[in-house]
Amino acid sequence: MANITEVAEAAGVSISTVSYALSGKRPVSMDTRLRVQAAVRELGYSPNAGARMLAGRRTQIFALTEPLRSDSHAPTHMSFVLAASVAARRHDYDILLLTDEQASAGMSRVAASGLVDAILVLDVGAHDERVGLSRQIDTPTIFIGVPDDHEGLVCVDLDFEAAAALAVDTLVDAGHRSLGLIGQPVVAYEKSNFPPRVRRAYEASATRREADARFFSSGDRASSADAVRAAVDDLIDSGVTGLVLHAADDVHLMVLARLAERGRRIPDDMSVISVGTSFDAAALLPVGIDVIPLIPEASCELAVELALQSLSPEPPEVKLHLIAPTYLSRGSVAPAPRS
Amino acid sequence: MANITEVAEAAGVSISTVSYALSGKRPVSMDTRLRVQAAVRELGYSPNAGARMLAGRRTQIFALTEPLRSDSHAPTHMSFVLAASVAARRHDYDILLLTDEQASAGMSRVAASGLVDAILVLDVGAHDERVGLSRQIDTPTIFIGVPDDHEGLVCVDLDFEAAAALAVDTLVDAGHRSLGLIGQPVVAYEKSNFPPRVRRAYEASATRREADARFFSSGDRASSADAVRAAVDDLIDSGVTGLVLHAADDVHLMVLARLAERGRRIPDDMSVISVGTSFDAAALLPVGIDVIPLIPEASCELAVELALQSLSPEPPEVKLHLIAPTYLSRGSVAPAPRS
DNA sequence: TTGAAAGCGGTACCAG
DNA sequence: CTGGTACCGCTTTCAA
Repeated sequence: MANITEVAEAAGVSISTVSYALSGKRPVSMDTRLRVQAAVRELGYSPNAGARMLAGRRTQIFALTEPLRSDSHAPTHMSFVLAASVAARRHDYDILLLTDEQASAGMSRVAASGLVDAILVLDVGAHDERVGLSRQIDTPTIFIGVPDDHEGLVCVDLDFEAAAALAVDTLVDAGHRSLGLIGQPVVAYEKSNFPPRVRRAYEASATRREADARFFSSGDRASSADAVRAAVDDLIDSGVTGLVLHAADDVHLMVLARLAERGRRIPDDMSVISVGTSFDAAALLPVGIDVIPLIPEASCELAVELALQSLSPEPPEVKLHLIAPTYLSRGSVAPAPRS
Repeated sequence: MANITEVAEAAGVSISTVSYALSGKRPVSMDTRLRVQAAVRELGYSPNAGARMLAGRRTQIFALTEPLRSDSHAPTHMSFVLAASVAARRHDYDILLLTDEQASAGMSRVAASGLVDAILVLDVGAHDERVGLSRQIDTPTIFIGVPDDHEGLVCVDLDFEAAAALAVDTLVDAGHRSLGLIGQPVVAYEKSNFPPRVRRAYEASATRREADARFFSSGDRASSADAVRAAVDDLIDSGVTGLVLHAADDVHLMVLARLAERGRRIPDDMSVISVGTSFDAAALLPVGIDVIPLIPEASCELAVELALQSLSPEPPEVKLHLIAPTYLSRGSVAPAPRS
């Protein structure tokens, strides 16, 4: 808890020299630099955060707003929080958490008090009250997810539309004419932003490729096992041979289990692609499934960089940053069986 | 982004009066108080966070360290983060997140820079490196969980030992002489602090009551379904009639499913008590199960209060705060069948 | 290459 | 009940 004055005395220099020696914003002779560094080490000096915030222009803190809705998938959510935290630290920033009611009220609060330099928005809803708020405050705000009304907002996300299209194209190219999508729980299509984006793009792509496209949600929470089983049965019985999954890890397992029970092999009888997969599919799934992953690290790193840019004299020009999908092949897609 | 000087001018008073009118630390006449409040509203004034940290003695920020180990149960973890955040806000505090490597390095950092007033420790391991760290820094630290070596530390947690004992006593009192415990995944017993506390207390209580006690983990992650099924079969075949569960929600469902498959009814053939349950069992489970819940809100609220006390002139004297278990009866315990 | 000093925006003490 | 003002610890401009 030593302060800059004590360091200056110990090093036999003025406090401004200490400041410059540490920040490097002004040339300092090698000799004094070393003396300062020694004093810093000896006293265990660390600049006072409050004083820095006040005197400097930066707080070195980002707010992270996340409603923590009970319907959001906890493990995925945690990956994003972790990724945001790691990305922020890499740029010497800390993360201040705004959950629940605070997700909106807290945004105004931290913006008004100048507690944070920028705000990262997680768990973005299709219609999100934080959209309106972000337009009122002058603290730069980055959305990780794309709300319906994103006019003028800075948004980062996986290009879910392109991902869905890539999955459909891959299956149709392999000769599959009858496709199925097993997606998120019902509520996710009402509250979140990306499930409908995947579904719409899936259906549009199928239409474009003149393929038959069915859709099933993965049920509400309690009955998901039954819903998934019924969906798989329906798909099998209606002759679907190309299956797209956009769902949680346990739903993947249920689908695989049911396919096995019904004697369907992957990829011989059914080609499968998992889209927007946020878990380590390779580690979790007993069978190799082609994956178009959702990579939290990529979104969050980009979001942090955009936040930093927003602080600079020239803010980012591009508002919508969609990350191109990548395709990991694991042998779960085969040519369609002759019919 | 107005500052206190502008508010003072608008209200026609001095800045100190503004400060006191807002903090209430000095009597202010009703008249000027109202004028100040009006000016505050009009200008959208909110005290600058950095200035407050510097001038006042408080930062109004708690750090929350959580390694976010992949083996910790994500939904439970999120409940604790949310509960901590809500409890902190109730006392006008924000939460700064320290994850991963930062969980330890970050602790020193925020302590040294005076960024936070206190540190809350989550996801406590039996042997946790943050224990040693907390003894070196002078920022008050509250552990939510009890590490093996907790000499001199302030810890808050559910009294897991008492909870396990309560479960055993309840079953033995009902006449059950042969008990089983299906617990956490294997790794949890090596890394976390509370699973072994439950297990030890379970076994000690059974010994004390002269009952037979078996134990099963809920497997490692991949094979948990098989492990749980095998455990239930084993318990049934060895004549266990009193079952204690200390596991995640999905394990509960698996256990119930297997009991049903084996034609065992609750409570007629098997009495069941869930210990340290961190989810809403009533909502999730299809059958009513007696529960001794783990209530994140309780632990976190207490932790926040202790943090605040640590800041006051008289720090808390009691170091170990174990929250007494509560028993929610839902009819899953019945007298043991005559043998 | 270095030092002195003016803020940054509050808090809280000292006067009145 | 209210005003003036000395800090809090650092950054940065101005001078040397």
